Amino acid sequence: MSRKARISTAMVSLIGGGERHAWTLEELHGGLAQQGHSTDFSSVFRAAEKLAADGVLRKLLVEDGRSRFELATEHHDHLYCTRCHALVAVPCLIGHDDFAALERATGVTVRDHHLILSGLCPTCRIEAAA
Amino acid sequence: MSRKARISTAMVSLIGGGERHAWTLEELHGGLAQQGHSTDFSSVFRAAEKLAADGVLRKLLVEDGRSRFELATEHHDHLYCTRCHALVAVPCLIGHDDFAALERATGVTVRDHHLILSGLCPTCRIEAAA
DNA sequence: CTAAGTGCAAATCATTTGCAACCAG
DNA sequence: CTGGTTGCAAATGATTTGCACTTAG
Repeated sequence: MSRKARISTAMVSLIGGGERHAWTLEELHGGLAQQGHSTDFSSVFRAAEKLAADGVLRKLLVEDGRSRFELATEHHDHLYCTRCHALVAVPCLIGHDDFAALERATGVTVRDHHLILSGLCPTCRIEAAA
Repeated sequence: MSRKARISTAMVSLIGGGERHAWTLEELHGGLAQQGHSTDFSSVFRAAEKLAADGVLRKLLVEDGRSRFELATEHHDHLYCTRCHALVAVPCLIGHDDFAALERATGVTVRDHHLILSGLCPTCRIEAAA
């Protein structure tokens, strides 16, 4: 493809690597550096935004103020662990039926939804109990 | 109470006035100014944060990056109108049963949730159809 | 060549904090 | 007096943008 791998490519494989579910720009920047792709923060930012615009990644806003990027696979929701600050994927709890009912009841039109639960991830739940 | 009404007081009545459901700091700052309470932005910020900490207001994070404050009444969820950027209240779609099932299925502990739908508010839905 | 991708530096945006003055109790 | 509020200015933190330089196609 290219002598110098494009950031986007390395980024997608990094995110898809499974080490983490959703990445902040800072984590992506650091992760790429560890793989030898030393890059500028703004390049990481632009690549991530572009991938999100192209539908490859999905950008998530979390309560700690940092956006995170995940692969745009099938829809699922997230749980923000207030103990380790990880964002873990959880199956979606609401569906079209719920939205349809809501639309009829309120007059709004629902296009999308972002549900973020907060609590403890499985690991922290166990550690917190100890 | 006081010769010079405290910002907090004016702020709560402004938010409770119903002109808008959830207010950004900027909107609060402007709204207070229109009511004759010309104040500094940082004072608005501090008053809102304190009210939120005291449980009078609830702070919401929205996808446009600005936090909003609403009265901390019974729980409900929100719809962010992508056309007029208002945040409107909608009844909550998920309950304890859903969380309990999720906890059993995934091992997480759910403490809270933030659901933000995006789409069109009733007004924009009608205007967009025209 | 031409558009897309990069690096570096500087600008934005929305808060957030430090500090001295002020006000109610 | 004493602690909570306020105004003003300056600091943050995360993201965004301008611009010149490369590189892929």
